Amino acid sequence: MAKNRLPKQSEDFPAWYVEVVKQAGMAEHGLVKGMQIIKPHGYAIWEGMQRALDERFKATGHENLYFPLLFPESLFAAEKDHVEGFAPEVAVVTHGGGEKLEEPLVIRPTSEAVIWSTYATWIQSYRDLPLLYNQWCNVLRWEKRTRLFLRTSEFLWQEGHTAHATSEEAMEEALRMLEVYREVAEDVLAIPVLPGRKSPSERFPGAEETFTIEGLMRDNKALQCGTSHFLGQNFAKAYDVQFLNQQGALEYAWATSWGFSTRMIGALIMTHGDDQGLRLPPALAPVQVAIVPIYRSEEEHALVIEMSSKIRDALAGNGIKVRLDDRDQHRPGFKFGEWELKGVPVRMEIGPRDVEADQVVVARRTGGDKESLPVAGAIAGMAAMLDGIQSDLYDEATALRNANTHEVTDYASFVEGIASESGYWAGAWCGRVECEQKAATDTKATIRVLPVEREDPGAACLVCGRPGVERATWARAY
RNA sequence: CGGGGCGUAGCGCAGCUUGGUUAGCGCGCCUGCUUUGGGAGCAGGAGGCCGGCGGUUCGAAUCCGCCCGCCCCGACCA
Repeated sequence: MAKNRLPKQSEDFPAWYVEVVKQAGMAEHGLVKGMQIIKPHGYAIWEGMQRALDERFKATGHENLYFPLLFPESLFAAEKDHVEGFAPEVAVVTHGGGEKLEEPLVIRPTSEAVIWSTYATWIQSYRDLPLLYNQWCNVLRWEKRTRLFLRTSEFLWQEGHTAHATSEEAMEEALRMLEVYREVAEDVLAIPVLPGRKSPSERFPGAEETFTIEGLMRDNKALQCGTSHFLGQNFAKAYDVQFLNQQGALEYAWATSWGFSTRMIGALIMTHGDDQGLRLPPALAPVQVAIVPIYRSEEEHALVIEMSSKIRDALAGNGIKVRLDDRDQHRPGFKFGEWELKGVPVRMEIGPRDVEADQVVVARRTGGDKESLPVAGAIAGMAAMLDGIQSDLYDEATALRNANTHEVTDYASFVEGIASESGYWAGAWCGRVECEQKAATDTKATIRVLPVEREDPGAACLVCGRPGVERATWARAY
């Protein structure tokens, strides 16, 4: 058995999380509170997410561009809800070139302000619409309490900002991008998510409607995994973005914005990781197959490396990301443990006995016994094996989520239930913020998601007993 | 911002109560030999402004004061 150098998830999940992030080489703390250094293994996973998202953005007609990090403070103040929502988290540059600036500059916590003030100069006619743009960048939000990947003051993300001629078109766009996020979360990250709508109190500052995909982590806490906002005409009015429609009348443009961040690396870790370390879905794993050679003498070393190299090349030729771990300073057992910690989906062991028999030993990160396979079969079947691991991870996470999703009809069992067992708790809600707040106080849970299309729950509000108008899903959340 | 904790080698820690030669231990690192199918063994070696400033004292990692930083819990949080 592998020696366990991580805290157990069941005993101390937060400690497990911090240790696995550090030991697997994902990230470490920066020199300033809330800043993080993303290390190669973490960054490679981010690059995988970027590719998956970016190709879907392009396929849905979007283009990338880039707006500046800084903008004048006065610009930020234009949209009232927006500035109020973000004010506590904004960092401001007051000095430059050794002198106090005439006007302080805001470091973007998000880019609606710069982008919409610029869109005002780009949009004159309905013929200029829609504008379907996205940018990949960093943002800064002064957070009181930070955790690697999950909540850092600086983080990387993409923010899409689109402008449309009609409300309907903007709403379609917001939902289209929500679906893109759902697809990437489920098909690429293997994280089952609940797509839906946020309650008014959880909306993005300045949004008319906020949509989210919500994931349930292994400790039964929920995590917001990407949001898409229908912004109405709020930003167009704040930054005076009007266009002439076909009838020659001036109208304010309709907006959306949507974001997906490095927080999702945290979601990936907390959805799939186990007591041995990370478990990466093959679709995202920077290394899908790690080959560990085993040998004693120089002669054995030569034979084993020769066969390992051939297998590596054959797998690479099939488009599989493979690494031959020929480091001589570590013994096989150490390498097994390290590749498991780093979450590599498949490990191949190749030793003298395998060379002799023209076979390899294959171990899946998702479990089951090691097995010996003929070399040709292992190579030919690797893509299918990786697909199997991808769906195993998704199925396992889905089963866990379903087992921890509860339906409730009365308040007492909701409060008692969530106190003893975290997870999703779904029930009827009257739509009033008073009930939302009362339940939040009593249970420490918040409404994570409402159905995209409002559904009559056919029951009385859990909290107050008035007629229910929504089916709300509650959970304690990150 | 409130409550608690911690700053000693790259990492994790002991030493401090009761001040006193050269500040220790484990892991990691370097060299050599032996090893290699689940985290190797032996031998030798390198590595310290004891968070910072000030005070007490013949003498401070150790006692006192102030400051800085980080972590945990809470409040807050697209």
